[in-house]
Amino acid sequence: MQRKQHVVSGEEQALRLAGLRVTPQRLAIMRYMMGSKAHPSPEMVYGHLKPDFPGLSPNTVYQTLHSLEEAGLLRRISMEDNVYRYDANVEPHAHLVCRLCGRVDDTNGALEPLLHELLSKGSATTSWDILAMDCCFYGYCNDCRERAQTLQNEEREE
Amino acid sequence: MQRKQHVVSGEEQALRLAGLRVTPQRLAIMRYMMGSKAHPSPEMVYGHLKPDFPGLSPNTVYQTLHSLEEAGLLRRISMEDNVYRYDANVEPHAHLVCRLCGRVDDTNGALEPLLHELLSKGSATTSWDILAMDCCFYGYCNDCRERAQTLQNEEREE
DNA sequence: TACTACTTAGTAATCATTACTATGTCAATA
DNA sequence: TATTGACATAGTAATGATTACTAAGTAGTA
Repeated sequence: MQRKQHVVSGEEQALRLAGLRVTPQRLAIMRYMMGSKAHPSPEMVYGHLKPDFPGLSPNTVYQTLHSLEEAGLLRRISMEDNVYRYDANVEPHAHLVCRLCGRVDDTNGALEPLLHELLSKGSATTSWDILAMDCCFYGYCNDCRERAQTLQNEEREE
Repeated sequence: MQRKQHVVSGEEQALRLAGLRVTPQRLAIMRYMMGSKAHPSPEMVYGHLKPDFPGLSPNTVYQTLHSLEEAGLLRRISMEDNVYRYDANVEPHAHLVCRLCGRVDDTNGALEPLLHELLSKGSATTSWDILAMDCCFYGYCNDCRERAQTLQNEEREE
């Protein structure tokens, strides 16, 4: 029992469900965000899409990411260097941030029970209304560990 | 057995121990930071000291906070609004951040065991070199809860 | 007391982000 | 399938926090 119908991508469906208009730019941003584990910054999104959308404006990227965040499709995270990053995984989880290259990874799932406990205990032991929790580990990723050592030694010599 | 000696404040001692020169500006910044539980931003420090130091430059505040951080006397924290805050409590602990007024409090000490566990487990379950952890709870403080409700209702009506 | 390196103040530059506005386009309706 | 009104985009300008640069000043040591 097949019926002729046009194919609706998951991204398109998600946008419509959120009450947002579907445009080529938004679809492309959604697709990139959903497919990336790099927690892209607005600049990274812009740089990635610019070749396919020569007319793309950074402004559009900022606004779109903001709309998607408001719709609950993305989560904005902030880190030590004060540049925003966006995460298509909106479930609570912690991040690993490399202080040299800026890479952002998700932490191992093994931490999740602890994070849940922390959030519930945090909410329970304060009189504030808690809406969200953010947890970041800072250090050096495997690619930067060696370079970090070298830099530290140089500093010591000065 | 009293001896004549000039009085050395704790702040002065801390600066000398860290190998930093003691200047009036630095002493004042130290004193303010050590005495505050508000996790002041550079702008707050500047605003607080400007009356006493009319010639003070924002630049000096930025540089001094940075030096004190490098010396391990302060800890720089970053939050959702991408404005730096500094904390004279360098022991690991989490923060409560109000999304309306920007107030930053320390969390209840009851969370500390969990935070330690999180840090050690986080370090153990990744191959990265972990140097630090930051944990923030976002929500509304007691003073802003009501206003937050009002704002949300207004949004819904639009 | 004199010297040297570190600090400061002041200005200019940078960077990410937001504001503003005219043009363009999606999608609901007739 | 045309029309139309609201939303989206692009482009430029503005903002705000932070950093860079430089000349003048000062702390601490010999």
